[in-house]
Amino acid sequence: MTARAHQELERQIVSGEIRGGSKLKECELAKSFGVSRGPVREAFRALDQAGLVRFEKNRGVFVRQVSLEEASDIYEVRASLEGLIGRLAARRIDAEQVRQLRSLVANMALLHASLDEAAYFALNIEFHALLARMSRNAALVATYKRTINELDLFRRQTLALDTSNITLSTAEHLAIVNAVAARDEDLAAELMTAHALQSCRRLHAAIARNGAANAADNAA
Amino acid sequence: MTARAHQELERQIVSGEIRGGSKLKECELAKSFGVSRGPVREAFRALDQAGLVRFEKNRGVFVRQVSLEEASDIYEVRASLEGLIGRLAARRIDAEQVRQLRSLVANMALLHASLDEAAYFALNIEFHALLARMSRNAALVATYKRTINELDLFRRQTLALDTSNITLSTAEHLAIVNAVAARDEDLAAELMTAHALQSCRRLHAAIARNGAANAADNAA
DNA sequence: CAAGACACGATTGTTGACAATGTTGTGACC
DNA sequence: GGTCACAACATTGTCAACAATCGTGTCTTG
Repeated sequence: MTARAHQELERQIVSGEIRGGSKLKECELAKSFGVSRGPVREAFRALDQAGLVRFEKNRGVFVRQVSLEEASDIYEVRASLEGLIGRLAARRIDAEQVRQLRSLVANMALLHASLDEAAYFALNIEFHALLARMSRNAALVATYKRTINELDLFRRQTLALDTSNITLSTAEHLAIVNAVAARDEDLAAELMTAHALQSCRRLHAAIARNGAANAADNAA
Repeated sequence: MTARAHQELERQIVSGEIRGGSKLKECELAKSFGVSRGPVREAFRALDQAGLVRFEKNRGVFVRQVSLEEASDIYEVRASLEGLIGRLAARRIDAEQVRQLRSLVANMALLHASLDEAAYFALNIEFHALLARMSRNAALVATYKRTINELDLFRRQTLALDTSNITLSTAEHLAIVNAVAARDEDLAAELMTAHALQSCRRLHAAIARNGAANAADNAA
């Protein structure tokens, strides 16, 4: 039951259904989940450790706000992890998985052509999650997931500012798949790291372009 | 109060006062901390998310056992993080911090000469923690700490198998400090990654040498 | 004598209630 | 009219008790 509350809260927070900075009231959530406050509090502790909420003593829990500076820091960690994912995936991928990746990238190209941004983003997440699993390193997958979750905290808060830059990404994705399929560990690692850093740069650029609107959005 | 229980339990687990695989009884710990079961359960959830304990439904919580394979996986993640730490430390270190590092390495050399292994290990941990802080990246420090904690779970379980190999480490530490002090990001990153992978290899070698004793130790 | 069923004890999961702390609205005073 | 103090409310932190589940020891039976 605690687990249920945990995963449902995590989903709501990462998906952005609950805005960053919101106060989470134990009573309210307990009632909404049909359980007591105990399990909710336990879920809070787990989410706190995961970096999704923060405790303030005797004041309550709030969904974490990540500043642009923090997001940049997290991106640096992500870039490093992506590099390792690329390296290990290139080392351990098999033919069937190569087909999976190519199929995924092909579908992404279609969605990109039809300008279906939401679906494209979903597949983009799936693409990276799939590569992470292909690393066949459970510790890496877990660490990566935590990092992505924290980044989503920032991304949801800035809404879909960077949707206009997906063109560059598709080319990068294709290059990554090729490197992984060719078992070129060094190249795959380098491309993955560069891809993450490029994402971070796109984010900065989008915010610089749209900073005022974003700031107003945060205040609301 | 939950926080107190959390950090005390974390200390006991990471330090090895509680053996890997041990069952943690809520009642017992609550009594020993002078609190109720609620805060203890909350601390459990946090430790579970941190990877230090695992829940088994309706059976209790156990301090996590990490196999050699899992430890190797974690070491791969650590190596990647250490690489980033080296790169960022080289980028952001100042003169005072260089002095700190050099002083630390000098003290380690002294302890190494006097064969004080326990004190040497403590400084070794401090050395890496200091470098992590010098990266000035909070997300990286947090991720690194989690990773080290999980590795300590394995290290404590195999006791001090690898104490005999510290000779090589000191040379590596010196090279790292030199690279960081010279602001050579690429070299610092490479040396840090190699240092971590080397540690992993030393661990494997020590276990291969002492496998029987270790297996017996685990059974006990 | 071995194997399975049953009941007992122990421990976890959950709940509701109590105490402590922070917040907010109101009123008095300068 | 503005500001400070106080009180009522709301929410969190903690606790002890209840229900559910699991492990264990014993007893019966083939």
